[in-house]
Amino acid sequence: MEKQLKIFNTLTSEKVLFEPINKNFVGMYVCGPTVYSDVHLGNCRTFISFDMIYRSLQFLGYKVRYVRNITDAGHLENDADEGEDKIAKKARLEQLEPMEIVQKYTVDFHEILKAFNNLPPTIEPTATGHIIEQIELIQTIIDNGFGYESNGSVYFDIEKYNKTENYGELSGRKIEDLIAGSRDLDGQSEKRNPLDFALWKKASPMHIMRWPSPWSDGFPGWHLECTAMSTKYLGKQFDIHGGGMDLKFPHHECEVAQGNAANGKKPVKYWLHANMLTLNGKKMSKSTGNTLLPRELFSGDNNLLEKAYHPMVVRFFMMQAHYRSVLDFSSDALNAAEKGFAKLNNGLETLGKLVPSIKSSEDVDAMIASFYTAILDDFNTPILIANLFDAVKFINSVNDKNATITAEDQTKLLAAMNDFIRQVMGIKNQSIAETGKLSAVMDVILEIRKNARANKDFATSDLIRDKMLAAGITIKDSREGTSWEG
RNA sequence: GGUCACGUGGCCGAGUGGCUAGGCAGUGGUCUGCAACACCAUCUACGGCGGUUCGAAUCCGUCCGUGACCUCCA
Repeated sequence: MEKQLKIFNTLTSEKVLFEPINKNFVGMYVCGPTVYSDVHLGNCRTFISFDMIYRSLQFLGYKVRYVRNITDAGHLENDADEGEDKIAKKARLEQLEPMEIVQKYTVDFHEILKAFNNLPPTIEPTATGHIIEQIELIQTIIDNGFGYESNGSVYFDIEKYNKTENYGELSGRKIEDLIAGSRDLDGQSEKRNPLDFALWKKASPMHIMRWPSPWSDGFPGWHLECTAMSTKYLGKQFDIHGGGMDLKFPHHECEVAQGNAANGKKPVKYWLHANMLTLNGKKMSKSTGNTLLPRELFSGDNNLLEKAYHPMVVRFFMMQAHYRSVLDFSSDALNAAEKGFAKLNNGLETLGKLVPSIKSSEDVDAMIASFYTAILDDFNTPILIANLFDAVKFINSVNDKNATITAEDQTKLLAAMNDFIRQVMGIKNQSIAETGKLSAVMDVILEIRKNARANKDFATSDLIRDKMLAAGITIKDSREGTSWEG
């Protein structure tokens, strides 16, 4: 079966056949986090979406180089001269070194994504580790006539660029509209045009993170690192560039312009944008505080939810929506996902235990083909899940003797379902010890033991305590009651 | 204000000219000591108004509503 992958290219707003630049190899760049605060669930959705895409590409036989950056150089707070480096600001507030902040939140980011069972990218470069490349890139852009130095800072000349190229092609904006809609900000005197964006910013005396450059002691502009690092590791042109929808403009638009200005060609063949996770109907956002942190979700320690959810339940919940659709987060939706997830897991378990027949009453090959069809259609995980549930229905029918399956089909289906659930969607079996379920179980056990003790049935109460201890759980009696640690 | 999306049944969420999405919840059965799981059956739908068409939830227009971007943001 020829597997033809179709993906939605946001550059052209069309679903097109995916044809990598080099056959069987895929270069993929995804904008990573700015590590100055806790990664929230909305951030995670994007990274989980692209993890699924990365996994799918690998599953379909592509060799993928997946580059995702860590933005640790800080971005400007705003476009004004007084703009303050976000990381430096936080550092001053917490009395820490900037790199301490970076380290803390980078480690946290990795831990959270690991909990969600994300695979690490093949290269995870940092902005601070590529200052030289960024300075070289700026020089190239200046040499090519698309950048100019002004008072120690360097800006990208959008008007010049737009004479021969099309600034706004990715986000569908017209430069006239942008000019009309641009605000009158103070401190823009250095720029020739309000739309011009910084490639290099001269650091103020207070600014902590700074590097020497031909223009000034300063730091790279917002959009530069991605162009520098994607070019270095994936080449002047590569297959896929991903990121959150909110980065489309201006960040990705600027990347297109920078890459084109530096290398004389459009950097990216396929742009993929993952949609937002909303909370209370609004985008999750650090700046507005409309966020939910993954750890709060895993522990149930927050004001929005009455209970904890396993990371795999959350991942399954996200997979039930298409990556290009807005997904609204709610307790009800998550509860439904949790039950559906259990049903899927039960089905998989049941499949392994079925008693085979000499004939299959359903076309298992067609079932498996439907899994492929879903993923090949722009990574349609909701359809994949629907098709998996159809398989579960069949499995349960066999289990109830209302349908039959051959041993061969049983093996094939089990392998395929495992492939698509574990490898493609990255959903692993939840471990009971990691869920709130263990505490529910312990509550029951402790109640039984309490009753036994009330009845002076110490044989039972001691049996429970000893067996629990053997399993690594310590039961502690106290005046206030009984608690456990495990 | 400009640009672009979206509006599907009680909830979440696919699909996109004719053919059951799926999950959760509900209802009636089967199973069970009682449950849970599972199975069978079943109910609730495509924002409003126009248009194109033999036929539209699906295409076009328009209105209403919501959101994203236009400032750092996944």
